[in-house]
Amino acid sequence: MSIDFENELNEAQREAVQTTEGPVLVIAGAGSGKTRTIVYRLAHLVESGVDPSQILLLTFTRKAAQEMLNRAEMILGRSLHGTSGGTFHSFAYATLRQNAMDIGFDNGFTLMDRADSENICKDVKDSLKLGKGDRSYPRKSTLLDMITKSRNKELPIETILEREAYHLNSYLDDLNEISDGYAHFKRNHALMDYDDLLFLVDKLLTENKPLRNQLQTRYRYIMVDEYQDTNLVQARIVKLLAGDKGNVMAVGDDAQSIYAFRGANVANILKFPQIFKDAKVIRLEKNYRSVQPILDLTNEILKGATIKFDKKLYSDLKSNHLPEVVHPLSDQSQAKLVVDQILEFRRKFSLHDIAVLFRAGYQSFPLEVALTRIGIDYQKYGGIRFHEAAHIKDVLSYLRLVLNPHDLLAWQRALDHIKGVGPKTVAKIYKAIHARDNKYLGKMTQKHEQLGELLGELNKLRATPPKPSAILESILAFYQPILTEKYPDDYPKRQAGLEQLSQIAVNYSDMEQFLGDLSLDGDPEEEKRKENAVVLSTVHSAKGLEWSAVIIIDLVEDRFPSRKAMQRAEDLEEERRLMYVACTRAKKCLKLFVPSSVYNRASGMSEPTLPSPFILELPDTVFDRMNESYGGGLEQRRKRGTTGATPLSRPKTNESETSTTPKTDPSKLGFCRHKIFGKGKIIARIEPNKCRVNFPGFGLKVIIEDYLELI
DNA sequence: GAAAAATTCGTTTTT
DNA sequence: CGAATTTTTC
Repeated sequence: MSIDFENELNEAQREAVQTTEGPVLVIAGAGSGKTRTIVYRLAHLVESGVDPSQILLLTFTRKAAQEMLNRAEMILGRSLHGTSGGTFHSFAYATLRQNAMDIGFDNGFTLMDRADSENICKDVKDSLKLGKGDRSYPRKSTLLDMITKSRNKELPIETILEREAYHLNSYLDDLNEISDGYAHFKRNHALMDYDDLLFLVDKLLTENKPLRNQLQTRYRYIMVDEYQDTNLVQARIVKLLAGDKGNVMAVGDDAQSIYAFRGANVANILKFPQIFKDAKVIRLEKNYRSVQPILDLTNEILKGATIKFDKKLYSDLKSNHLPEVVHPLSDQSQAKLVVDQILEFRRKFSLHDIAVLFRAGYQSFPLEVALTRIGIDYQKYGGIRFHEAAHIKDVLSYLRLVLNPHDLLAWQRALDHIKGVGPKTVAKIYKAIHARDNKYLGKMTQKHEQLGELLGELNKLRATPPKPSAILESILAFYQPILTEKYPDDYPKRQAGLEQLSQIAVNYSDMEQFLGDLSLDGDPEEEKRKENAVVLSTVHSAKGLEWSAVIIIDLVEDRFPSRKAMQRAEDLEEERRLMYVACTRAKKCLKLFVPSSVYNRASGMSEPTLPSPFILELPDTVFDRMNESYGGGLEQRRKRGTTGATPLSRPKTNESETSTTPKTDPSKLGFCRHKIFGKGKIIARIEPNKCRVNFPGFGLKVIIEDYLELI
């Protein structure tokens, strides 16, 4: 059977599929058949006689790689077994494990997750006696943020602080010290974080020429998806694997770059033709996903970008309906209206073809409650990951101790469950175990009988065959009483998670592979789309996916765009691209929800909101507007004859502030900006021309109105 | 002195 | 709702 490339692909796609020799860069607009192109190229390669094991497919998630391989197998009618597919990180993990000796990890290594890394930062900070009693000292997550940002962007911490965290400048020396301490700790305990995987593979391939040659020969064809979201070290790895004029195809869209925050560098995709000489550049511009009215709206979003994209999506798909902007009165009623909307969509689409997207994981909570109440099943992507849940980590810590008795983090976790044992005692026990100080250990096991039980269990486990499922079974029995003790309110739910974990374990025979996959890819079962469940997802996790109907919620200032992104122009631009990615996920229907008030945990009450700038700037020709009436229903708002488009206030730098002030009704409350105190909320109007304003960090102030800029 | 309990604080995005 | 800090208990 031969594949009908003529009819299945358009001209540009066909060219990308059939240019198999030499470097190729595919700039693919949203919905332009990017995945289709990769899938057909895989099929084409294998059909023309390439051994699947000579293909390397690097994608953003393992799920994406798996899906592409499956689809290629379908159209090809044969197995693609042997193809290497996955994320950069999983590829790196596998490569490093096979060559652990070479990089100085003779006894293997343990891959840490984010929480582990943060805890090390904290331990290092404490042991250096830094920040004692300083309430405003950066949180451990902030410390790690700066450290990994510096590594991923390959810039000194000082530069990172200057550019994007000016307020942390006074902690520069501390940060450098902690960063060094963190690196030492990792090396001393054979630990790696996500960044190490990439940097060590880069080092390994650079220094080990035979291995490099071997891999270059093996991977004759390399494809990299989402190239706009790769960072510098990832680009180097591609170059090392491909050689000077390898057959490498990079696919991406500069307008969809949304990972700059973790070091992704758009320059990679823009400079690809210079790095790989004579690269053929192919542009896919026709959109096959969305109806034209949706594209009209997304084109408007790109139009507002400071750095212009020469992109305008067009489609043959027609629709009589415009996207809708819905204004609920509060986030609570937003949840209710979204549920109503889902019920309405369900008459036309199946539930798994409907998605609700949001900026941050917590924003779906009210909706999750509403969905549960009405009995609609949902599947959530983003937010807390399966393997990061406390009970899963508890269980895995025992597993890790079986593998590596030097794993201090695992000891800390495991010993923490013993009553009367805290951090200090853990340190002593850890030391005693490695000094074989049986006297001290004997004393402690007398004092804490649970310690004896734990050590006995570990010995028992080391004696059982090293099959993940067998060991896990024993651990679960041991952990059971701890689970019910530690989580009296919700242990049934957590227990279900643990059972899921043992289900996953059944598929593994190798312990380290099991642990690695778990931290790198999460739960493989979870990845499958549930048949009868509506999808809830962060925009980041929605990348590369599509649904017939898409609802985006919380489109208000401080939520989308995120509050943290309002300070710097670059961040705001990334939020815009994020908005673009979110809207371009929709095939037929797009609904944008802008609640007029949201609950604020800090003040404990509902507070008025400002619509997201990305909504305000849209000309009202590209959408219909619906308001929630006080009776609870929706009513369409009449359009004005005028253009209605308010020019978006530019990134709020000092210079541009004065020029874009829309003079609002002075009797209204809202947000304002002050030269010294920054952004604040107007609590009350006092007398003729003064306001009481609450400035975060400064508290309540009374200010003469003339010194305030209304925003 | 160290661990457990109570309280206060502030919330992006991910491999 | 989870984590850091303060207070209470052992």
